Amino acid sequence: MGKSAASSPRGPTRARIIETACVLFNRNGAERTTTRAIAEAAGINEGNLYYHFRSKELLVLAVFERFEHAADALLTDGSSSTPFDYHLRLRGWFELTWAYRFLFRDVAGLEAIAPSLTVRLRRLSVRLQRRVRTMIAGLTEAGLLRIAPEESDRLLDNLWIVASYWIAFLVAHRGVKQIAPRHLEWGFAQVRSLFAPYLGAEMRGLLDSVPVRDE
Amino acid sequence: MGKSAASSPRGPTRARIIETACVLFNRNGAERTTTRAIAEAAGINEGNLYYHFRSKELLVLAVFERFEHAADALLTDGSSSTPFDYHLRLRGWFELTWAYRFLFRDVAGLEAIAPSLTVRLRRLSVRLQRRVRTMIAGLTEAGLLRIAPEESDRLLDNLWIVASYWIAFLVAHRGVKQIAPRHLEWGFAQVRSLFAPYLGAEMRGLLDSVPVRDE
DNA sequence: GTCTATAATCAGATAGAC
DNA sequence: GTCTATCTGATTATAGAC
Repeated sequence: MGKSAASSPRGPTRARIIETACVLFNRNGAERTTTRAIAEAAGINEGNLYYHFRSKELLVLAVFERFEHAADALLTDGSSSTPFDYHLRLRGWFELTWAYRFLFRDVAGLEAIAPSLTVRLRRLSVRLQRRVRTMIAGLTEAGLLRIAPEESDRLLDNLWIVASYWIAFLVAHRGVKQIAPRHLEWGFAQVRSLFAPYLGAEMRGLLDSVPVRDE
Repeated sequence: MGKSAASSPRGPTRARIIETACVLFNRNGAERTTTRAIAEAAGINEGNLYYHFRSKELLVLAVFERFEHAADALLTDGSSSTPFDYHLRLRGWFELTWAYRFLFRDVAGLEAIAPSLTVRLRRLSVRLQRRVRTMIAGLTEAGLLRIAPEESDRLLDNLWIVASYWIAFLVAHRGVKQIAPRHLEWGFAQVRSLFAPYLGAEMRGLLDSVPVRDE
């Protein structure tokens, strides 16, 4: 009795379809990716694809579930809360939003082809945001972050917006076609600059000491 | 010898098509809005629509041009630069992004159905961002804004991201279906909170004194 | 300018042989 | 599990009468 959306068959083909779909969704958007293209890229026939996923919606949902698990794991896994942990989690989030960037392109459009996504997306969003709120509260209590409670919610939302739509911004306004590691660094720095004005000296020092990874 | 993308016919029908298209684009996204739906909503036949716009791309471009003119007018018109003017212009921008919110849903997807939009969108983006940069520099010189030069660019980009994707955020994460004036206020407050840490006392007082409009 | 066809294409999805 | 063949419906766009 698994928790997955797509019910029946397992095996390597199914996994390959999901992986291929994710790649193509990211490249062209889920709406402009046809089942035909996915099947072809996965090296199977279209009819076969429909054996594994009885509709495109179920396939989209299966891809989403991978993101969901990764996101949950990232933000609940290890409740340790040193500044370094926050740093790593933020980086993990950036890599995740990049790996599943099609989810951040046009949610309304995505929900149009996969209506069952609406509820699950909202639930995930609430879960994650609650967790981040706790993290911010923890930082504040520890005296690492100095921010008024009413400003805290604004910061949280701005944080969320920047951390979610940095890719869309780079694509639309900077003409970036392929995101490279340096773009990840860029988005990362943007989010850090949101925090910067509220950071205590201690926290600032800790963050600056974290080395930039070279991938 | 007009500057518009769509060349030939003028008149009320053409204008009505553009207006109708904009409304439907905003409602369902430009990609999921069919020429049939536009024609029907405009009360004309589909063949007639294709008389006025020889392709869907030209229609998209015509709608974009209205946005472009409004945006240019908003950010170049009246180079006066009192804090109050900045305030009004920011509000104007929020109303504009709302009135043409389909442009901020999925730029890559939009460019897929209207490739000629790519260049014009990027050019507009550069123009606007340059203007905002000047505004920030002006505020800094006037001593109203206190921010280090290297932080200034980060602020500018975050500003741009929040001011562009606040709608997408509300739709995706708050489940907002119809944007009301209070949502405009919300987005407005989000952007102001980006500035807040860098505001001098004088500027802060001026902004707070600007009344909230009740539409 | 506006309409009535209708073409051309392509999407998601199904039936049934292997 | 995988393939071939096919259906159905929708979408952009055109030709030509009024």
